[in-house]
Amino acid sequence: MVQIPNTPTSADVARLAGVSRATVSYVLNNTGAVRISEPTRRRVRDAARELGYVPHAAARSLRAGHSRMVLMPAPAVPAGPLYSAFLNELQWALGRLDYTVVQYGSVGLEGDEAARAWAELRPVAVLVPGTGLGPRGVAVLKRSGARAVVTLGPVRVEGAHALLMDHDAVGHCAATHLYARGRRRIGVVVPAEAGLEAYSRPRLAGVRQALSGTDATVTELPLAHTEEAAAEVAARWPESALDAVFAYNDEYAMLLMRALMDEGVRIPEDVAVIGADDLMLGRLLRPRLSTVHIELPSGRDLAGLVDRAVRDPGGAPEAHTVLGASVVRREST
Amino acid sequence: MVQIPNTPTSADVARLAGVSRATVSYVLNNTGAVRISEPTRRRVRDAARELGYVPHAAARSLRAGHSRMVLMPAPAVPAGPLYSAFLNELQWALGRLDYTVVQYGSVGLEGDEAARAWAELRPVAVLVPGTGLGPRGVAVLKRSGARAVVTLGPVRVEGAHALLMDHDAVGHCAATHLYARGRRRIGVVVPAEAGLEAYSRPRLAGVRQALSGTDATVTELPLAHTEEAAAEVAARWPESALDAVFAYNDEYAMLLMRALMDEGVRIPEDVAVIGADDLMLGRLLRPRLSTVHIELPSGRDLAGLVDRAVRDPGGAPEAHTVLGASVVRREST
DNA sequence: TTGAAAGCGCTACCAA
DNA sequence: TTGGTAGCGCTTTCAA
Repeated sequence: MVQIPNTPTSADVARLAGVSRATVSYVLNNTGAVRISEPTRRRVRDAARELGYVPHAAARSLRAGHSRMVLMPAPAVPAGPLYSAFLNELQWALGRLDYTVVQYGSVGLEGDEAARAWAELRPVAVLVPGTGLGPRGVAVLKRSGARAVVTLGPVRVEGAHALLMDHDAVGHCAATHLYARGRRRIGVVVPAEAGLEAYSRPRLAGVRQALSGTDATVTELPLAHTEEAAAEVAARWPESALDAVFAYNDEYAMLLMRALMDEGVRIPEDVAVIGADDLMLGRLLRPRLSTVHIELPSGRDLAGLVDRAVRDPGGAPEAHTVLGASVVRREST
Repeated sequence: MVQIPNTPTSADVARLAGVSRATVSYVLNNTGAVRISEPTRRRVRDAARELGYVPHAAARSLRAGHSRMVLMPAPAVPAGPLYSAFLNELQWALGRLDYTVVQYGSVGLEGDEAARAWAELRPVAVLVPGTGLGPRGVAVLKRSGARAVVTLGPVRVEGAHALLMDHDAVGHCAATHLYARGRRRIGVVVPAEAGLEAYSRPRLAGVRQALSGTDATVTELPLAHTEEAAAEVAARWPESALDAVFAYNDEYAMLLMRALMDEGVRIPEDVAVIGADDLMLGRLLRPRLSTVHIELPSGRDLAGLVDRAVRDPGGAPEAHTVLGASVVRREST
């Protein structure tokens, strides 16, 4: 019983098995081109198990010149159930294709700085949600061997594949619905929380766009995710004289709706309220909350896109519009 | 203007700057022990920038023999806002200490298999939520150079530091409260969704424990996260003759409460309802939802524990109980 | 002040 | 069927 305090390497395995490091490598990787006798295989495997040998991924990918790591920056703001589900599906699908998905906690890193940090890991593909990545960042990543760079956001970025998730459509959808229901003085809740601008701004813009050229007005309603903030907005409601609200998402909608009802405002008679994301809670509210249902891309499709791009890095960047938005009308509008 | 199609290495930088690779390394790492002339520094830096040089993390840590990577398995089930916030704080705090946090997408990997996969990356520390890691997994990780292994779960694991998050306390807390309010026939919602057993089972156990030896009865109520399932449970309510429910968390509480109210059940007169997690939505419901407030460890504290463990790997494994549970009574109980 | 060279752990080519 | 060995990109010791 020999104690080996430091991490065992393939050389240790070789020594214990009485073979060369090459043979160890052949056996443990089941190299097809080389035939190793069964007794030798056993000796090697037993030695590896006895030592608790675990191959060193860095050394391996250094030697190979490439890895199967797909890197995603971890979202800086707590992700909602929609995005979480999408992420899980994506991880699963990429796992099936033998990629390793890694979420990189890039707190405090901005733009090209972040891209550099990601590039240091030499991932084979990088998936970037939001607008943090510019053309220079893409160039850095490609230069560092990333065979696929995919952005998930509102705009195309030079050199990268794009899954266009245009949240304008969400606002557009909601506004069109409210207008069709006869509403003209429309408020738009904009979360006061930092980190949500990436979604809230385009949603607001979509409302403005849908309503431009009509007789409707659009009023921004900054709102923090607290009861107090909602109560305050509700207290000032009469002066605003709004007859409808698009509330960024179902949670903010619920928050505001509750505050309005507590102030005696009738929904939908006095004010129509519509949220977004089609969360379960909207169906549980009374009146039931109308919402904009959002269709995210399927994780399997995205995994397919990544795999294709990795296999054919020369291919022209694809751009897909993948955000489907549709109104689910319930009782609040 | 020379085109370099493949990823530039420090050798490329050295060539372009007309110096040796050693000098490049000295300059780019600001090595204190060696003094390099200012002109040389400039030449090296310019060359690096011109080539878009990004160091190769794997090569670096291979050479160094260690990395600053803290690995966490990515949660297989969409994380709630509580856990997301905790995770963000942790990432931030570890980032401040110059660690790189990486969430590893270990879909489909179980137990020791997973530990092996993590060990291949040679992380300096591993943080594992839940119960997926056993003593053998810990051994594999330590063997592979992990200087700190921390579990976040209900039990201590041999050889690892532990942040004991005993969800029994949540159920215990809720049950004690309901009993004190005079309730005796107590239902406990158990989510039908897979992946939640890790939390739901101990919460149920806590209820049982709190009520053992009393005249109260405990009834399991399996419930899927859909309106239909909730309606079904509510329809069968009269036969059950329950006078209180602890609903796993606020979302399931809301779901069931809504269904009960739609059936004409009065809350809290006929049935007291209490949730857990103290989510915003509980305050917005009518009647306002009583809940069990859960205090997770602060990310900064955990980061501190990790850092201490990394610096002193020989130290005895610490175990801290870090889950605080307290009832927030509102109107539903 | 700078350079030459060894070596981290691994795989794959070429010989034996 | 197996072994020797070069070399992936990097840092660091030792020499110059």
